[in-house]
Amino acid sequence: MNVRTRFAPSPTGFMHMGGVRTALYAYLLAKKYGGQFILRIEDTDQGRLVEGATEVIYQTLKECGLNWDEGPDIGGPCGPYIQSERKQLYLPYAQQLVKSGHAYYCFCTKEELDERRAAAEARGETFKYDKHCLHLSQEEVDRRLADHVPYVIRMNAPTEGETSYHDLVFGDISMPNDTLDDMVLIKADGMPTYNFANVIDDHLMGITHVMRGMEYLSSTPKYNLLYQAFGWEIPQYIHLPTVMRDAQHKLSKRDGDAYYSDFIDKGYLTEALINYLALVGWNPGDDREFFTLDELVDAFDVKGINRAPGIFDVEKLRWFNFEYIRKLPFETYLSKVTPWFDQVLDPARFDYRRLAELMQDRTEIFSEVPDKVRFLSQWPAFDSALFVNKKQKSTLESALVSLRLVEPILEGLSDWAEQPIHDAVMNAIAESGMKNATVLWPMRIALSGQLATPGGAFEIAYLLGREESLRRIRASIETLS
RNA sequence: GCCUCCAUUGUCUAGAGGCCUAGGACGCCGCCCUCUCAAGGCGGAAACAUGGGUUCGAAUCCCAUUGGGGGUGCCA
Repeated sequence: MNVRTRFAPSPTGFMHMGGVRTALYAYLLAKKYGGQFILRIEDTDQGRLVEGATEVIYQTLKECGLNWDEGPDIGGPCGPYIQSERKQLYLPYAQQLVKSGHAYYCFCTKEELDERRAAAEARGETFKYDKHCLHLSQEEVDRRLADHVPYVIRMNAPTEGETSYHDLVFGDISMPNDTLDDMVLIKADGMPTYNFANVIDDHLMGITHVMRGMEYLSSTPKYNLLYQAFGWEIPQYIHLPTVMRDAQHKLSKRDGDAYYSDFIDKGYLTEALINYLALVGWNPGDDREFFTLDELVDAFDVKGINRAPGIFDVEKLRWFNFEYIRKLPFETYLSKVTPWFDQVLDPARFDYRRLAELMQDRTEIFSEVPDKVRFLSQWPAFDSALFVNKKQKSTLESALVSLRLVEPILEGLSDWAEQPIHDAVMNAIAESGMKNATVLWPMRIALSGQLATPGGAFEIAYLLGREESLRRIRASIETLS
């Protein structure tokens, strides 16, 4: 069987991580079976359109490697792939349903409905449209239509019995029909609702597997009624558990970390994002954790999708990102980290290559790089207490002795490179009879002004250069004297 | 309120009646290595929501309770 899936976002803003995951799974399923992954833009809500949002969708999907086989920009046999461009196509289908008695014209205004809805809520009841307009005589309907009275077309849902369906993730779901509202199919502005356009387009585009968030779980029976009214084959349903921020909240824009672009801006790698996202709500059935997109295609199986909502764990994402950064070819890492170095360092003054070598194993997310290397250009003010370290047998007194030992050595060095610095200092330490750590600890502290540094005393001395290294050591000697 | 879905360590999860004194990963803690922090090596704490059933036997099946999610729009 040919598998056709689609990602059908609304262009209402940035790409939400939950959306990226939905797109990912839809892509994986299609590719797993050699089928097609289709991109369809659902812009039926005129009021919510955001300029540029469609481009963001294209851009994000491309960056993630989720290349679509058919879509608005590249076309395909079922176009157009933007619903607003298909507008005139939906009405005839709705009219067909009116003819067959599965739908009807409704002239009730939004205002009076809102009022009745509010009243029902006040009474603690669930509002349900009372099918008032279903009982209008044919003559009355024709008259109002002829008079151009604004109308919508509603589905005529059954009121008794129950409708059930099978979901590949959640199993059998059934809903009492009396909870089904007569949903609007065609809006007063002539646009179809999501509910209607989705069914029509999925059918027309030959979608075999409908993948979407589980918020659609309870409205799916209504879609099935539509398929049945048309006599169309119902697609396979794959509803996905929600991606959560914590146990009670969805990942949301307010947290500032719901959008794909938020993470990219912070310095997360797309590959790490995709790898991690795949694992929120799905597992390969074994202990593997690292997957390229192609490997995901191989491993993907609907059976591995979970039912419970999953919390998006930034800590684990950090770890994935860290692992991916470590595995980056050095040149790639260097080019990616350079702009972050540039934020706090003067490229002319520092050996970026050497610094990058030291930093690659210490970078979890790129946005944290500036704070880790800033000390190279700005010697931080620090407490002399940092010189004291029991384990390294370093005291304020020994630190002073050590720095006085090191200072002339560095000053006299003819070749300012790591190895000569290392050899000269180690020789001096050996001659002095002091413990390595007792000298190197204060040297590193004096050079960096901080406890944790990317690299040891020799590396930092090298990066800083002779002049700056001596300046910092002399200043420290003065402070300690 | 009504409808509906879900429920294993802090988090992602393995587990489809005996293989479970519940496995892996992140995080956390300790030790080793070490001029720091990491990395690396070794070890540790940490879970089957509760109560009833069914069964020789339940994390696994059923029911209830509790908790949480979703729906209840001329939004998607």
